Amino acid sequence: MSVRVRFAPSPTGYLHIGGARTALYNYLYAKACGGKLILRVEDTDLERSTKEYEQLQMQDLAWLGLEYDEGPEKPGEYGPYRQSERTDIHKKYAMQLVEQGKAYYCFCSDEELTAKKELAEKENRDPHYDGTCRNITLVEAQKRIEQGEKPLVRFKVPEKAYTLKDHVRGEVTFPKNMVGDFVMIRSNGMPVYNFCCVVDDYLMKISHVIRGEDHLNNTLRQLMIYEALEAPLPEFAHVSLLVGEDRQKLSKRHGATSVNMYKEDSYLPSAMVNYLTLLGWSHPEEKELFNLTELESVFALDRFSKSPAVFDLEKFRFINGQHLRELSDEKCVEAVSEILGSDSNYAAQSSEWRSEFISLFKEKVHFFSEYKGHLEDIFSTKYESSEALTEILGWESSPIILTYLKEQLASFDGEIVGSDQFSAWQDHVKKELKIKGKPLFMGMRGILTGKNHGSDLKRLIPLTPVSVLRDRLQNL
RNA sequence: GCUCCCAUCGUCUAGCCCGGUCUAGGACAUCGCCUUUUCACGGCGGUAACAGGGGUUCGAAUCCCCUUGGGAGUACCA
Repeated sequence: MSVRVRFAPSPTGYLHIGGARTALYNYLYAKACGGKLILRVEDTDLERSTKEYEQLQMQDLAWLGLEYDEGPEKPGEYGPYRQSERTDIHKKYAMQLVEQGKAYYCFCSDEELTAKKELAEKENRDPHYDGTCRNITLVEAQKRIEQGEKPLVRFKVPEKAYTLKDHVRGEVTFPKNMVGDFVMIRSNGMPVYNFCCVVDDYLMKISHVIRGEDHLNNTLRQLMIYEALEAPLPEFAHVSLLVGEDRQKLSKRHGATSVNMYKEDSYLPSAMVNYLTLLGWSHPEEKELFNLTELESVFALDRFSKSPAVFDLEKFRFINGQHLRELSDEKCVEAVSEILGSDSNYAAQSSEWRSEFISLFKEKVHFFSEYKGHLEDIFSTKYESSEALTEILGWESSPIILTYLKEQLASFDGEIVGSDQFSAWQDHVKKELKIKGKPLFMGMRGILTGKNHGSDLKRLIPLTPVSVLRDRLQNL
């Protein structure tokens, strides 16, 4: 049987990192098996779903490199791929179940239902639907519908236990009476998640359902529907959830939870893929740094961990830095251009300058956005008043170096102090002024950059315009 | 409340299914040292975990039970 998996987001917000992770696992499994990934938009909640979010989520998926084979924008044999466009199909199957006596119309009002539920809770009974409308005959029900009543459709839950075989959880048994007769079709005619999910997975020939553990309990209902529909069961894998540091479900107060935010913070998509994969899944050879393509050949459903994983920005940062270092200088130059914009000092420099700048700071930086600070440092003429710097400038050798460098800069003719020129100055200070060791190196650094640490001066000084150097020394 | 799921360093995890090779391995973070006359990168090393209690067994991180803690579901949300 050919492998067909799906990612089924609800377009009610930005793509969540948890959602991205399940999309990723589905993608990887499809690739690993030579199967297909289907994108199905679950927009039956008309109130909250929007086309904008749908678009945005698809963009984020594309940014991560998770291409799918069939979806709203990529029609295949099993469309449409938007659930809201499939209600006729859902209704058809619902009617089938009603006719077979496996589901029934329910005319109970909202008020009645909440009253019953509250009573049940008070009496410590399960707040399940009590089955009032279970025995209304189809003929009678149709008569009431003709008279204008707007019923919903409930599934008649069989009195038995169900067992689920799950790739992550193992065998999970749901005892009988765990759920009451649940709603399949709302009174407004829209089908409910648990029902259309099954109908669509069945019709779209989904072979493996890989999704978050929050759906584990739902699976019971879905098992019942598969059975009622006499549809073959897909295989299931319920992946553990992502949580915040406090072990609570990831939410806004934990910081950025949408893929979009990381994109804007200049995180690398490859790093995001790498890190997200690692949260709840482990490489057979315990590798921790990899890219999508490498994963495609080793991904398997038997290496998931069962417990929820804390999303840790610290490790994500490390991984991002590693991926950044893998990139060519050319790619980094381009990416940084986009981030810093066309009116920055960076854009104003020559392309040689830009690649030297990128290459010089590449080992220091974890994110592209961190280049901004380094850029500002190069063009800044201010002195940081730090204790360490004050100490350096306080050495008796420092004023001598300062005077010498001032003279040199005053008579210097050119835009850029090359590394040879810089070395010549350094040699002069060493040989003629007899300053060496720490006072030499730290003195030169402190005076020329206004900082007590930074990159190699031989590379940093040639990046710094002479005018900036002159101003700095003037400001001392 | 009821039902389901989960439990190894601070964090992500390997090991668990198929008990001994585990004085529990790796990674991030952290600390120290080396390297770089700074910083970073890199290298080396340290601190740090089988939730608790009962079984089963010659032997348990690994199998069973209970307790505790966490999560999810119990919707005309998905």
